[in-house]
Amino acid sequence: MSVPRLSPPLPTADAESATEAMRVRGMRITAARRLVVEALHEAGRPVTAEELASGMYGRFPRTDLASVYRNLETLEDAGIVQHMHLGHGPGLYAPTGSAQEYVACERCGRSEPVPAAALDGLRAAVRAAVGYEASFTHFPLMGLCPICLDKRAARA
Amino acid sequence: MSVPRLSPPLPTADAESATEAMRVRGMRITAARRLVVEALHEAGRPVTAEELASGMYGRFPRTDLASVYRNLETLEDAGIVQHMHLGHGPGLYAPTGSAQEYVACERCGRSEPVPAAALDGLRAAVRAAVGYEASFTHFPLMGLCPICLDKRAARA
DNA sequence: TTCGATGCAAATAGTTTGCATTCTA
DNA sequence: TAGAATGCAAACTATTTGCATCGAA
Repeated sequence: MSVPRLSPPLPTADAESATEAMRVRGMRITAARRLVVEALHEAGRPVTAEELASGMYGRFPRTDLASVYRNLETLEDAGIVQHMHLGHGPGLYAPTGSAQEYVACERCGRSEPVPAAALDGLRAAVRAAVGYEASFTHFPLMGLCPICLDKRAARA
Repeated sequence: MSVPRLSPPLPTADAESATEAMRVRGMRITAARRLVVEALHEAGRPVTAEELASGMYGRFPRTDLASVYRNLETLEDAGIVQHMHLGHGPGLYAPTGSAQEYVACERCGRSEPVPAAALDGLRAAVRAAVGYEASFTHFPLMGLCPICLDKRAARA
């Protein structure tokens, strides 16, 4: 879970191009690494390190969780993988570029992807207000969801 | 670190009114609870459970960390205390109402308070775009700070 | 054949829980 | 004096690290 990424994001459309990207960077192609990149692409949704290690991606040998974490970090440093946090649980990993932006409700915990374009207006507002370039691919945009807002209104 | 708050936020201006709020709610006033509410008000900044327990707030007996956590949770449920996360470290606690909103840089980890009013425009944009009422008192608004933006521009 | 990657086990940080004892109301 | 809160110790979750061995290039 390295914080600063060493390489720029390197979106890979599929497991093969991710593997090719590893090769180009001189990284060794091992069973554990093939598991990580192939499973990540097959999952089609952000998954935990535990899920990757668990053997639920059948054709790969069960892999030690420590190796999965080490490879996720290496692949993230290489710009091939990205991680995010939705709520209090374990981190979630996805291939770079597949990562969406998310909003999450701080009361009920629900989270949902948002089209990036929907947030462009507010990104400009943040830029103007505090000089930051806001991004919600790593941590979600937090707030109260419409349902919890209704509940709060009903209570008032 | 209870996620849903059971009582509405109950801002308390000082340790005495926080103690009074506890009494009103039928909570027992114990040494550990006085430590938590008084130290939280005296600190004037968000502090960790560890700091509260450490005895750095001299006139209170050293208190077990588990009791501090239990009381922080109870007080948070009562709406008297609030916690937040800035970056990867331990949670930070503050009296309800003293909590500011924060922006934090996802690359360098820097974080800084922002006047709530500065974010009102973007709150409206979020409301319009996704129906959420955005809030940055629990998790900060994440993005790249101006310094890291410059670095990125220089590298390009 | 070499050095990077692996599995295993142990360590770590932050937080929570079980239980017998203490203390507030 | 009853029931809530405490201290202590142990458990827990997510993650990282040390080290001897293995395997990709």
